[in-house]
Amino acid sequence: MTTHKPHAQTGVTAGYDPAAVESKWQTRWRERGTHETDLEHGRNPLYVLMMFPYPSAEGLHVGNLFAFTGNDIYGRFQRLQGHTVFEPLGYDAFGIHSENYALKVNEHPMRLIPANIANFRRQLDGAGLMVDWRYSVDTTDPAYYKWTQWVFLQLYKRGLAYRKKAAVNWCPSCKTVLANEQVIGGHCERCGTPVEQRMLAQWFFRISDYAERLLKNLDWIDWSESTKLTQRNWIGRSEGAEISFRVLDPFEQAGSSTVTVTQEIKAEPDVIKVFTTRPDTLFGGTYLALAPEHPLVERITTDAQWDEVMAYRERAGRQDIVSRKVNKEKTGAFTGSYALNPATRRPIPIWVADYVLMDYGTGAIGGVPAHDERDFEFAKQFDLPIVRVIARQNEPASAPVHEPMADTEGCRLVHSGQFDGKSVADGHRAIVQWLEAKGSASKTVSYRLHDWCISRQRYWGPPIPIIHCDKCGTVPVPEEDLPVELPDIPNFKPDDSGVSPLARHKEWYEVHCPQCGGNARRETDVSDTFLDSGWYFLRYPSVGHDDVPFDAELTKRWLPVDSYIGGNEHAVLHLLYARFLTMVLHDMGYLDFEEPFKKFRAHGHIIREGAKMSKTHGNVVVPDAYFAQWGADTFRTYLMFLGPFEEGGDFRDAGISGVRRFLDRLWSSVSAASADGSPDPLVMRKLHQTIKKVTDDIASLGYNTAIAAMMEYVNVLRKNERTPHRAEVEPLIQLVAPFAPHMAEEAWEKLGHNVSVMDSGWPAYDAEVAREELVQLAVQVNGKLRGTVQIAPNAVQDAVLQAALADPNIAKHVTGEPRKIVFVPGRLLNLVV
RNA sequence: GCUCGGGUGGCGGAAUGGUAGACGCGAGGGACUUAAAAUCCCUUGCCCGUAAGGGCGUGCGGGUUCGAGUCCCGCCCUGAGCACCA
Repeated sequence: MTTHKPHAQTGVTAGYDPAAVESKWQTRWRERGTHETDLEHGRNPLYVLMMFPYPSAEGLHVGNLFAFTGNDIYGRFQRLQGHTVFEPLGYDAFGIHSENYALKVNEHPMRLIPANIANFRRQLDGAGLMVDWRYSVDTTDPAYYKWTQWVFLQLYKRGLAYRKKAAVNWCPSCKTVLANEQVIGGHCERCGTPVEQRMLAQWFFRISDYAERLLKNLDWIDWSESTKLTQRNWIGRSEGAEISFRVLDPFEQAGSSTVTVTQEIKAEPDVIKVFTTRPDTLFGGTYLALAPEHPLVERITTDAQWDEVMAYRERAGRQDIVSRKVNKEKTGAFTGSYALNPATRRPIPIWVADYVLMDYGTGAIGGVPAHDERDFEFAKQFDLPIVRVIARQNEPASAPVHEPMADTEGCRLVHSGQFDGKSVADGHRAIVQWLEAKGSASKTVSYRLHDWCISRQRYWGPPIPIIHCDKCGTVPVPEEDLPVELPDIPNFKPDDSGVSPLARHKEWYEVHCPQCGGNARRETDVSDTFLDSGWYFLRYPSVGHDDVPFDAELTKRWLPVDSYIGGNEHAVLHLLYARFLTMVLHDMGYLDFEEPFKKFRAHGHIIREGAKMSKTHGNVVVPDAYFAQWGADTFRTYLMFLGPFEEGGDFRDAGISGVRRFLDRLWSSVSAASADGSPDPLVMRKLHQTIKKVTDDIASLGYNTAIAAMMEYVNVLRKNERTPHRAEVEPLIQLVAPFAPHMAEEAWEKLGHNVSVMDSGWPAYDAEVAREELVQLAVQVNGKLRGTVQIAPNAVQDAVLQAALADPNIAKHVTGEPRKIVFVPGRLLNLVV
């Protein structure tokens, strides 16, 4: 027998030394290949993916680490549960981030990135992630982007990549084109500069062709609801009708009292198609409005109105997107022409207005001032007629329209000819049917999702593998010629020319046409960094297979990804693009699945000083100092203890000490553990309750409550300075291993095991051991708690009632026979008197 | 403006419609120490009461229910996203 009390006396200094333990195990893991996954033979494969970081010069910050740790815990948990877990990580190192930083510090990204990656790797290893680094990717490595270019070529082959001159989002500060997804409220996502419109020839991917499928599959994929909702809204499906308005020729217009004839007669009448979700309001359409960029504007503008319309169009085009979108004041110009409202058979004026967007619907609208806020404002501004065609239940048809009314529920059609009195829904159907029969309407669906512009007039990206030949036109680079390597040029600074810095390098872009051999020119734009990240998860298992983008066998075995956890800020960027590219590769027969991520969970964000931790808020914390002071295990556990993983948490230094204390105590219990005697049944009961709670909580990412449960157990283990039994401690080490892997390894070894704790399995839960003999059952009188009784959990009502009334304090509130008794076995008794 | 989250002690946060505040921080008291740190133990929602006990409490106002932090209706505040999308 020992006379000293090792348990009570083991303090921090004497016992747990994280610095030593962590460096020892990081070395050992590397030497033993503990984190190496047997991709070919591992049983029960499970692919756990985390969003790969952009390796910034500032290094890994706590926001990144929070996400990685949450993923790592899940991966380790699954491994302990018997899966062969593949948990790779790489670097998303191309893109404007890196390039701008390189420009700022006046260094070349080709030199800068490797140093940043090395620093990240040091930090990531310090965090104790279970990453198999043999399968890492770096998007800037030609061996990787060779296949990014290959992906582009597949889309090109499939007719899903096309080039067109289009009004695109141009950031005057970054000097490049941005995708719609990169424009936040009219400003550049990167630098916050107001985005301008420019007409440039750009490469696009036809993601809009996949809008319906991208939307439909959301119904069955197991993703966070919030992420799915964001994608649904972004895809923005609207059902409605396309209605044709015939432009009147001048003679017809002459019939209208307000018009002077100046136009020539056209052989074929022009037709303006309009998209609407409210065909039921068609009788209230009192004008048409075209987007300034609409192709028919020039044809229909009369001589008298020509100058005014052209001037207006020029102004609208020059205006940057921000003021066009944010400035809600309605402007416009009358074209001088009229169109026939197919419902009322009356001529209505055609206007040009910049509140009509060319890239949604048909670029033209039928103005219904009475029932649309914007049309109402426009009609007020230009004194156009406002006709009520929808009325609420008790509203007379003649009620004046003081403000636009877009209600549909309980409303009926008025001033709508034969459709008067119909409900909005019926009127909608009937009017479309009626016009369809006449050939002037058809049911359609419109999406807000636009094609993905992937051209970037920058340097730091994979060149788009296209060659422009005067004779042959656009020629794809033959696959055997990939990669088209990005040249190492000293001056990569972008300029205002609208073309990439690569366009300043003749020696690079002058090539022979792969088809005719004549003189030709390389495409000098590079592709969007989201193309790099749109398929990286396909590459990980096949790293090393240099002759294919992804090996068929390995892909079959490991994909689709089983678990993906990442930030919701990528809901409409990366996560939508990855789904799209996967669908395309599936349709081309390269993949046998069409959704890349079986399960996706959005994690929360670390808040510090009231704002999300990010570089833009200037509140980032780098983990290194915390690792040094507290240990990586403590810091990992602390981050997960801050709050629910899917909601994030408030970062502050206070609180870390509590987690460290928990690990210290756990450690001293391990140190004190003895194999003598037998375990305490009460402690074993709590242990099995803890096993259940921790298992369930980790599976549902409830890391904070899993940690709380383990803390509770450690408190029980240590009660009254007792010496814990080995059997009480050993399973706890396995439970804590996902959170504090270094310490768990050390403790496991200390207890005499010579395999990694990660290969020791997960403790089995025994419901019988966990069962409570007595529960504290609440007794209420009229819904107010008046006491509790200690009783068997399966006690019947009468037994509980008897026990309750034996308590004088309860009895004194019960006067006479209860009118009603509510009994919930094992929980509560409520007496209503 | 629209959409989706969220409002619980001094703080971070727990609570399948069933004992609100688990766990942790902080604070107060005590043990150990010459002392401090560390460690260990106790207390800790607010109010009345020596106590037993009682009253009040989950942003605000209503409602449903034996019973509401949890469900319903109407507000307020706050975070995030979208934003002239026809």
